[in-house]
Amino acid sequence: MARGKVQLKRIENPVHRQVTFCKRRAGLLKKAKELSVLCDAEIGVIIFSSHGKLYELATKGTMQGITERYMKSTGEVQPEPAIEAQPCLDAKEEINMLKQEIDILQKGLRYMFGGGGATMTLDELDVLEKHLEVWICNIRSTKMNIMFQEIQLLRNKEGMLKAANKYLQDKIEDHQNSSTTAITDFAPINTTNFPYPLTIMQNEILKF
Amino acid sequence: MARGKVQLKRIENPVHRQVTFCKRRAGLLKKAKELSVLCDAEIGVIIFSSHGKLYELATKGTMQGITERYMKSTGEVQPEPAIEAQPCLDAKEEINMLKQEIDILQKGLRYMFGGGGATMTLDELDVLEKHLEVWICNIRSTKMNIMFQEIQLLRNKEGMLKAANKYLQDKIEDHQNSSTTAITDFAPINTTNFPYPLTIMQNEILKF
DNA sequence: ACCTATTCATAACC
DNA sequence: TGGTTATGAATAGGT
Repeated sequence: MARGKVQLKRIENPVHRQVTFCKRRAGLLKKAKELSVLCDAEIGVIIFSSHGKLYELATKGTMQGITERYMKSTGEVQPEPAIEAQPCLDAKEEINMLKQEIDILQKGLRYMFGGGGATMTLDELDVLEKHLEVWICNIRSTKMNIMFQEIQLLRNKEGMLKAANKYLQDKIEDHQNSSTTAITDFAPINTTNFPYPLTIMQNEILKF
Repeated sequence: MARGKVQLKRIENPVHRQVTFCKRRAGLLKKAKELSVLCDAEIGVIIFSSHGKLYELATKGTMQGITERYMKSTGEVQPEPAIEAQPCLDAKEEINMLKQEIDILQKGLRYMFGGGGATMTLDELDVLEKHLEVWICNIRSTKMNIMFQEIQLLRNKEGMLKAANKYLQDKIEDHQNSSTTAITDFAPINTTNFPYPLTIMQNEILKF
């Protein structure tokens, strides 16, 4: 508008943003008033600043009256069939559930790092506790998966090593048989009498 | 504004009024959009023309959401009319947003606890698990405290009630002794033989 | 908070 | 309605 064309995107500098908000808000409300007077229109404007502060304008009556009139106006054109109604209710419920979960997590964070639990009620603590228990369950499940993968990896390695071992052992035996001088200081590895078991039973994983 | 300063009063010429309404309405909505984008504000504009036709603008969500937020901000209670078809389309988006937020919260928690990224190692999971267990422990402790306070409160009440009861009982006995006609249909309350124990042992709290 | 150069909105006209 | 233009209003950046 003046001394530089404005970019139509969020002003990052907080000071600039605040100043612009003040000025443009005043301008918007003035324009709304003018339109209402000049053209005999009923206008409601609701503005929430980025910090949540409310600014409003209602011409020809109260904001309550305007919103009610709005509901009536939109309500008459909204006889949507019940096909959409059910998933809508489900969606609303899901939204509420998720909002609640966010709220509890946020409160939980404050609880944990703020040091005090004074701001949470007994019910909220109950829900948070259950959330954490589920969370721990998921963590243990993930740990199980990771460890099972490692076990599989180790089993594969074990198989390969055993095969290699067998191959080497056979080779040595062949050498012993074909050679005239016996190799006495070389003990062949006996895989079946290894002090530690090289295989793990499936149910042993449950101990983790 | 142009070619003649405007008078701030109703335009009597219906054609002029209609033209001005169209143009200024577009201007007002444009300004509102700009303010919302530039300053990260949530804005709702409702315009009823002199003939009752509705024009509206809602940034960052639905008009329903803005009016609800408005009601909350002003502390009024909304009677909640049963028009809920429009926000249905936005519901899925909102659900995704909330899910994302939960995910971020959880990642943030993971980051704060374990210092790990999105993919956590076994060790990190171990640390997280232990942190959560401590957290749950703290929660249970807080719950205990809350309940203990409630128990103390109830004990105090119990004491007062017992005292009042005793006082009333004595009064009745006095009345019985001094009166010539015995009151037979009034059974005095015996606090010592009450069917439920009026005191709770300290260790019983552990059952919570 | 005030100023001013500049851009924007729009009244009148077509 | 939709375009054009002269002109008043709004305002970004600076003080």
